[in-house]
Amino acid sequence: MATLKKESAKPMEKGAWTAEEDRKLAEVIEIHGARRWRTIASRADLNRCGKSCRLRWLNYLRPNIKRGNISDQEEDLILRLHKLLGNRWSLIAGRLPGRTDNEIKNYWNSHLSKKINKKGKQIEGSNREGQKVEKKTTEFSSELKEDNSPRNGSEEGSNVNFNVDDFFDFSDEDPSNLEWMSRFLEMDEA
DNA sequence: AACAACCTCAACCGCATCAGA
DNA sequence: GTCTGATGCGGTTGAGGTTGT
Repeated sequence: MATLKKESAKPMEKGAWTAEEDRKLAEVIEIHGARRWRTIASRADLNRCGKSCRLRWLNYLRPNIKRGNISDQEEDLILRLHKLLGNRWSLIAGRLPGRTDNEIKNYWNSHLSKKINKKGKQIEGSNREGQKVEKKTTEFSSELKEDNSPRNGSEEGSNVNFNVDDFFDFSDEDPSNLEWMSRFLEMDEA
């Protein structure tokens, strides 16, 4: 369960985290905050890389994390946001308070992608009208993709000054935002 | 009961970008 | 402007659990 790190003879621990490791990590983060992950790893006396600590904290230990039981409303939101944003899991997760990008990505890969395929096959051939809606959504989506993400090179050739994070700011975690978002997305499909 | 096939999800990996020196 | 370490992201893997035969 351990592998050698290039610059060090000390093997880094890999694989599942133990309760003891979780406790140590949470303790150090409580004191020093969730940044400088390499420092956190060494301060916590964890034989883990900083990346691993960060991931563990973000996906599992962080407070206010909801686990499992994705509601119908949330599922609907994921579907709609994915339609608009594509595989931008962190962006999608940002609109679902308490959910992590990893969880949403997993949920999509194991549940929703199959659902979509199934649905797609049903619709295929019988719903030519749907293409119009799809086209419209795609156009809107491509505008959204000109957002502030550094990944898609939005700096180049974008004439759309649109920031998804600002637009969909749910940072107050108000549940009514979910309803608002659902209504908004319904407008897109209308 | 035994085994295979399938499913789920935590964790890892590689890469891009950011930020500070 | 360049370099380097830190951070963030999406894709992928694999262990463990569940279901089917």
